[in-house]
Amino acid sequence: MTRSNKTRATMHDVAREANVSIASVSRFINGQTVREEIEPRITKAISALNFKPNSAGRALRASKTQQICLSVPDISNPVYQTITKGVQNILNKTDYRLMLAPRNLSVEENLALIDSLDSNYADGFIFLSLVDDPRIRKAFMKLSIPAVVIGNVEVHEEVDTIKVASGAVELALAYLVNKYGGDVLFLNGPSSTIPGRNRKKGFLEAMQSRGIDGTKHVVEAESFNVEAGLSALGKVKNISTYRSIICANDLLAAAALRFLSTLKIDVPNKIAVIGIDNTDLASVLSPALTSIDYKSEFRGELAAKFILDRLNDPTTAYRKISIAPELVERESA
Amino acid sequence: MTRSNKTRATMHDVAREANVSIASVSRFINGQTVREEIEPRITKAISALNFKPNSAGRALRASKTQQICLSVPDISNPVYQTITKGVQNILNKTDYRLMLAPRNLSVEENLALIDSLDSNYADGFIFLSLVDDPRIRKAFMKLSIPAVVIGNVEVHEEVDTIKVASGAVELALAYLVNKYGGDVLFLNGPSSTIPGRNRKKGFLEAMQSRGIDGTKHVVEAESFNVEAGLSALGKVKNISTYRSIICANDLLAAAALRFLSTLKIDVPNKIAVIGIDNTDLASVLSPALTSIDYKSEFRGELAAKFILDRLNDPTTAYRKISIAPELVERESA
DNA sequence: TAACTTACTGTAAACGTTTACAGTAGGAAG
DNA sequence: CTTCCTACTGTAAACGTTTACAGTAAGTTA
Repeated sequence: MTRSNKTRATMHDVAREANVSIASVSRFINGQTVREEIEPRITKAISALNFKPNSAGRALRASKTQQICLSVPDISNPVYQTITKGVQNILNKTDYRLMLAPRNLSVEENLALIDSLDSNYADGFIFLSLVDDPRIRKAFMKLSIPAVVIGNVEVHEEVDTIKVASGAVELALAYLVNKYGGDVLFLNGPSSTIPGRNRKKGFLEAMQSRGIDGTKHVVEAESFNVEAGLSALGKVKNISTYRSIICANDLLAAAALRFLSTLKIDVPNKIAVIGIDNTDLASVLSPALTSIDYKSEFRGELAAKFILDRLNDPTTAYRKISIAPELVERESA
Repeated sequence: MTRSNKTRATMHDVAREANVSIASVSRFINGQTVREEIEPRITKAISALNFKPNSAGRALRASKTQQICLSVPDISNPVYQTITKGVQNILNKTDYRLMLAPRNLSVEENLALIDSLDSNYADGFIFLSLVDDPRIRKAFMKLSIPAVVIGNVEVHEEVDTIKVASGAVELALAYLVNKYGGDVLFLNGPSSTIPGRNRKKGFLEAMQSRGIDGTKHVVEAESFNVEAGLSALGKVKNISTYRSIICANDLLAAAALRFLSTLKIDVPNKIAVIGIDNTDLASVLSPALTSIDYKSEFRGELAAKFILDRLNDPTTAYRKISIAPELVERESA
């Protein structure tokens, strides 16, 4: 023990203790071959001094932080929790750490977040945003680290993207119309958001193709959560004229189930309910929620893999993946 | 623009551009007063060069990473999501970033996590663990950064801790016995975990004090999730002899609701159900879940505040907080 | 033997900040 | 006028790594 008591050992200390140069210690730690004779000396010194390489020194010199930043617009939403889980699944197998970015619901929050990434605290960025804006696209374009986009936010082309193929609502509608006929209500989230906009479009087109004007079949909640869903449904005039409800995410579907349950309307026999996202929530609700699977955990895993691939080899061709949504049948429809 | 194209501007560049010393730039950025005349020169240079301070350089020199590490045993559990949200609420108001540690369910994962913190990638640590072990306590004691513990994991005394006062199960039991009598089933999670152990103890004692031997009223799920809950309930011989069920967390309560719903047993009129944690899930389920509020978002906020306080002033006295659980009445009981 | 190759080693210079220290200008006090 | 103080400034030395480079010893080839 050459070290004083309370301060941590550095590579210099290890080198001195093992009687080798600091370069050899560094090389050994980074998996390069060193003379067979000195290997045990280094390992011994490391454990004797309880040496752990300092992240900051490493990051500064190598300009690699070993951190991946994940932006989560709203951590209360189970779909983002599921994506986060997927990202973790992959990162935990590597020596990359996961940074959870601050909430980025608004355009301003998004801009601040993207801006902050210039401070080099992360090597890669997994970007999720509910909102779209030319300023976001512009800021994103100037990003100094590689990024992966999950979702339909519009950005430039030099980026890996993971989308869910359109047609999720069509999938739900086809199922419901076939089973229960055309009296379908669409409970949307705010159409000012990207998913709100897209899912509404999907619904209207799907109705259109069946010769129905869907516009009167849409009710919009102020937010993608239960409270907003309940309040939106409360404003629907005669809910019992509908035979089924498509909800723009699982939380809104949970709201629908609660709403119908308080009205003693049987699900699915009087009104069927179908959600979108197929988060953990779906199998927790009763009746268990039939939902369109957006494969969120998988998307998270894929995003993490993409970013790691690119960090390993920056010349990797940019990938634009589109996941096929899938209907998962449970009890509610 | 004195900089070449693709590499980021450093403080040196700003200093040169503004014709001041690098020390002045640093001081200005860190909010110290500088000569009035040079202030605009610096701001101008910063924006002209689009300068952003480099986190690694900063971290290395100041030995402060501006990062807080939060350990989340299992991100699928809504109670941890809620705690995470609380932590974020506070950190987002500061310039600290949130690191999400890898899953730490097992003892080994906990040890690896605590060990890794010696690499100085975080200034503070918010520790949550489902499991208890002398090795964890020992490793935790040697931690080189301040920590806050949420929960009942046993560690040394020089640490802020946030617990929920015991008596949660008693609270639930008192309510149920009073309303529905003593035929209460306790659906516990694994008693090998800290909450499993404590909640079981709480239940047995609460029953004891009413002169009932509770041991036959306990069924144990293999994990704190819906699937395990369903499977555990499936093994209960004659469920309909019970008038109410206390579930050791909200996920197990969701399992109970689903289980009873498939058996067409009315909740709460035939069997009442009560959960513990009062996560977002409680108000999403139908019937809405009566649950014991563990104030998780608040605990997360408190933990973040504690750690920030200590980073500001390391001499702060260690705080041992105990939150009073509270019954939140909804529909299921 | 010399010349070349192989496989490793150590020295020292970075990376981009913060900060101790010494210095200076200007005003106040005596 | 000198002395002292205040309020700021710039120089230069860290912080703990990684890595370019030059060096060396041993083995191979001719």
